[in-house]
Amino acid sequence: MHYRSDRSDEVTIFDVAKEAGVSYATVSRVINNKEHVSAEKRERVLRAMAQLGYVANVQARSLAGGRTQIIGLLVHELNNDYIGEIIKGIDNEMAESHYDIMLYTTHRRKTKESVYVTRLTRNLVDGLLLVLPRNAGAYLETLHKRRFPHVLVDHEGIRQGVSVPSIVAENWKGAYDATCYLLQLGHRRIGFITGAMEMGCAQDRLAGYRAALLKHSIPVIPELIREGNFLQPRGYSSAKELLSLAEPPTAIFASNDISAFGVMEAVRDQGLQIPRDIAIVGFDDIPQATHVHPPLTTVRQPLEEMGRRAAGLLLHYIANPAAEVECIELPTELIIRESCQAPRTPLSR
Amino acid sequence: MHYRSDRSDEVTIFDVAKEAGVSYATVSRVINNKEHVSAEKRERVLRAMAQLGYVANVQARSLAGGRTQIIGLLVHELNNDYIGEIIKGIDNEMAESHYDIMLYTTHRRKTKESVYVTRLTRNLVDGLLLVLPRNAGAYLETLHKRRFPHVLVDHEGIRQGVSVPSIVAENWKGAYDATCYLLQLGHRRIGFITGAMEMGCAQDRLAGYRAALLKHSIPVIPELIREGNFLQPRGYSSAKELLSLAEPPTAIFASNDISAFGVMEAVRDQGLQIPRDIAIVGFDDIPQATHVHPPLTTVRQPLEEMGRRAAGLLLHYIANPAAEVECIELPTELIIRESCQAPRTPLSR
DNA sequence: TTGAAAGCGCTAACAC
DNA sequence: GTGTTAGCGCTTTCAA
Repeated sequence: MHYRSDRSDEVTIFDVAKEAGVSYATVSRVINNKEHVSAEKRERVLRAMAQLGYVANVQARSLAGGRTQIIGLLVHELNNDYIGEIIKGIDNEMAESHYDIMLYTTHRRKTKESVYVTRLTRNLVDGLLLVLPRNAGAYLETLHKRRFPHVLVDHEGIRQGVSVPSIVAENWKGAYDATCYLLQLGHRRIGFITGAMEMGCAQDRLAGYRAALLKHSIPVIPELIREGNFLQPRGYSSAKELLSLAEPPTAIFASNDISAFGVMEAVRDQGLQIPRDIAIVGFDDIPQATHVHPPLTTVRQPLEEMGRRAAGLLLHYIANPAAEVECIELPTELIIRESCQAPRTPLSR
Repeated sequence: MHYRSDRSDEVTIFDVAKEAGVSYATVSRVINNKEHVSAEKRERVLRAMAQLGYVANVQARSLAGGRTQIIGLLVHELNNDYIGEIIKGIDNEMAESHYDIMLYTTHRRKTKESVYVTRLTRNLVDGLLLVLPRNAGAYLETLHKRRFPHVLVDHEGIRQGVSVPSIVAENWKGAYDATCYLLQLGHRRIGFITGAMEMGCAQDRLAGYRAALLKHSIPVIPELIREGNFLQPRGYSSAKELLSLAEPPTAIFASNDISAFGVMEAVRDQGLQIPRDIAIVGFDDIPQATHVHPPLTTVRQPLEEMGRRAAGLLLHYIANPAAEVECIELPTELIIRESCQAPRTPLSR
């Protein structure tokens, strides 16, 4: 005693079953690639599906206990190349696996993060990708306990000493390398503009900068370190501050490219030339870094790959929930372009 | 084998009903803000919901004929400010109405567009927002016939002579104004780099440029017009071509800011100075336009507002499917910054 | 290998 | 004003 959808012209598995002359359970089996269907019936069902243009109803499937084939993606904002590149990677990987993406932008509001996570895990999505979460502590425990598949991107995978599935880049090493490079060029007073310090990646970059100085026995001078927030205006103002110091730095290392653009702006406003008067290094290597003038020397994070790997890992967890927690760290690489040269007046040691 | 998040602890309307001591139909009424519930019971239900931490199951609601509170959003790519600003607007509006966004990036593949549209309209989303569609003809008819709420963004709202719900900017007028501005500065040879010509907005901008020249009785010279694609490398190469002309232009008008950045790059590579040697105008006014050097004179499209209005219109259609088709055109505005000045050697007429 | 039938959580028509 | 009940389209036992 089954009823037809009076909804509209939507074709359901009933229609397919009727067309193929089988029960709708058999159709379900075929759809889900299950065993126990004779080759002949499978063939008939497939043909009927194609003929009728059957498209599965995601919510029905989900309700009945299946997968939604949707993953949730949480990000801050969308208006920059950084996030764009990561999403491109995620998107590529997901598209291949026929997964759809549900997008949530928190606009840097921490509370939104947890609200969204609650909503999403209500069987709306099969898994969760969190890019640069800022409030992860609030829900990581829950996700873990419910065995809800999730992967963090660009956030060190530690929750109270326990490791959390995550993809990061070698932030510490990248900053260390870049600082060494400036040091080797002969710079001794190197200004540093941090990222948003509540994020692990910002802390790691600062640590890398410090470590490189110490390694070369150069003192870490507090006034040369300015707290930033990864945004261009702050890069601009921080650079202005650094430049107006009694003894200004001969090089500035910004914690991301966007900030570095702000630095470049400030430097030019002062009538100084890059790299003649001051060397500048960024971090990320967003596409834009090639296009500014002069092209920016920066630390490349493999953003697209980070997205891809994160998506791949998530898919892995969805398929295999008992899989071990993995924290993958991808290598960074110093990309030397034209924004740095040796300081004009070589400083004594 | 099959993994499902543990559903046993999920609280349903049954749990709420039991807790509040009412039938679950009453709970449903409260949730959906329906009439015919006594204030007292409503209060009890609300309290129970809060206490139990009830979160609606979207798929169940959708299956039963309700709304999903999700809209589909189709875009090309995410890695640029243009789309970022539009999405910001959409996102703000949707968040206020408690709508979620399902994101689809076509990566400029036309076929993906129609595939996604089919999938989405399968009751997964309540409505569809299409940003800069390139293959709209393939499904607009269907959407219209099924009365499926949809709004196009930045795409002229015409489908075979029939108007389609849409939000656009005054592309023609913007280009016309900018060209007039260059003309008034004294420029006579104005290079033009088009956008991707299969898009209406690109055509309109070219038409605006042409109209302004004609209006001032300046001949339209084909060799000064180069076909672009809205991307930076093409802006660069087109500008190179223009600059190597026997008689190069004294100003270049690019169909979007990103292309204009490419032009700036090319100009500098030639050892020319902006605006002394050549004037440059862009289109869009993405945030980045303020930050390049010199700051770019450009035509502002109210991107964030376009997103907001599109979202608002879509919500309107969802709430009121019989509403009339609206094609909203938002004003553009010439933003004069520092990338233009009068040509150095005034040309004779 | 196949089919029948029981829900999944919810909305809405209909009864009381 | 409130409760009862029949599906929505599908996955998944459980028999046959």
